Amino acid sequence: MPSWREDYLYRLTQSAGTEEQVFTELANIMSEIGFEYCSLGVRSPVVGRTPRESWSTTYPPDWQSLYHGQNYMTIDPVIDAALRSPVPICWSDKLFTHQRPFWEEARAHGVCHGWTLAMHGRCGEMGLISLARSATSLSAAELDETEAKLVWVSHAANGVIANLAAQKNPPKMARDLTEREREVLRWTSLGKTSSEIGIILGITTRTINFHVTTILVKLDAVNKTQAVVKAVMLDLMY
Amino acid sequence: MPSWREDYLYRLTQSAGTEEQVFTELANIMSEIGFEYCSLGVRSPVVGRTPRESWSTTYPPDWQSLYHGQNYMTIDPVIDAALRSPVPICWSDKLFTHQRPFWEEARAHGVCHGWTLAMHGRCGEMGLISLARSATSLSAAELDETEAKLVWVSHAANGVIANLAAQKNPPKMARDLTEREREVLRWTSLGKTSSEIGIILGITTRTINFHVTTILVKLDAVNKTQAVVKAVMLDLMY
DNA sequence: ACGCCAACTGTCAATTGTTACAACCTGCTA
DNA sequence: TAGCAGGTTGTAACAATTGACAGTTGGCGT
Repeated sequence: MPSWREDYLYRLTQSAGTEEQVFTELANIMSEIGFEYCSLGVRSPVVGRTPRESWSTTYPPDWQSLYHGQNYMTIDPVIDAALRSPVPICWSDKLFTHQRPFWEEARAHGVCHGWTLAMHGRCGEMGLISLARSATSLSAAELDETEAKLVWVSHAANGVIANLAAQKNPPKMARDLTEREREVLRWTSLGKTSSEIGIILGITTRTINFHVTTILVKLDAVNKTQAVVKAVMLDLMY
Repeated sequence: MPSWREDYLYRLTQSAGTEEQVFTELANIMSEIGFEYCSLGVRSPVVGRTPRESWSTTYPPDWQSLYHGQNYMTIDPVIDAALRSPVPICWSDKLFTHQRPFWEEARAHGVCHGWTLAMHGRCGEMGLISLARSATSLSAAELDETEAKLVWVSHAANGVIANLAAQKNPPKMARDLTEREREVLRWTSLGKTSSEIGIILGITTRTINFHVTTILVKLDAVNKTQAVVKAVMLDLMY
């Protein structure tokens, strides 16, 4: 009998051409475990741009469009709760005490019993996976039985997707910078001026500015500020 | 019969005065599950400083001091493998093919059979949890049985510790900034000059500079560069 | 010995950033 | 209606950044 772990990982990685394909397989697995509906939202920072957000879901189309149309994301108490909780959360009445109408609407669309987990990636990605179904509610006994596996699979899928993204966005310039340049960048990120850094490192202001120039070229930045932002977001300084 | 999930979460949160206490309880739990040794390393970015690193471990003291003394962290193939893998990894001979001596030394100290998982936090924290033992090796059957639970507990502990850290480091100034200020900050982080931003937003360079000034005060930064770094690391811009 | 590369230094000119002074307009709320 | 907060604008002076020119030094590997 093959290990369920190998099986799941195989299915998630073999399908791994695109993020959508991984999600489809994830939804299949979750459906086998007993959840009709599966949704995965990912928000990943991008260096020079507003964070990229993607949503994949098998929720009922009606509910999907209502949720997006009404911008329910901003009032959905599940999101906030999941982000704060160290463990997955199981939807409960008291979670929605301040959002009754929203909750009723969800139930009316068949999204009745659910479970949500927040995940975080290496580069600041934030993933929210929600599982739901219309019929049977989630008992403590059922979660005792399956929750650990749900967590395992969720993180596995999240990891596979993160690796996909990392492949595309070339982690190229990772260590192009010399130690000296990183040193200059570190002080710069603390708000030191070139002349201050010169004093700190015991070299000329001119030399600091020289290093800054080469940093700008290497990071394809137009000025110090942008260079430092890129360095921080790509973790190039330490 | 109480749910194991409630039990574990209770133990992790009740012990949660300090990071060390949470780790101690985590190690206890892991020991009950069958691992003599437990170690947790956390690396968390700090705004104006080199990232904070902390290690908690119940590994044999001899091995601990050798590992640190020899700076084995830099050659330990487990770390790299765990960071790349979307799922936990189980230590195997072929993982250490290029680090034979290191591997032999670990085994000589009783750190023979092990398992490692990399975790990531909301604010760029990186956690590595390793479980090990001297006697029985880890079979696929055993991992099929327990790995999901190990992952659940590991992430729970990581989350509890992250929440602790978030409590201490006041997430204060989170939304001190006005929308306009965040807008200016976003363009600034893209390397735009004040006059460029003035053109983009259809207002005077002077006004941009005024906003920049108030941003500097609010973020307690000495210049734009530092302000933008702080904003990026504290996720204040979106 | 040679070439390469990181690190270092110099000057000049144009552009930007930073600070300090002072003030008007708008919408909202007590 | 008075006060407050957010957004807006002005002038002026000084500091810092950026770009383009050119060149030295020391270590490392072939």
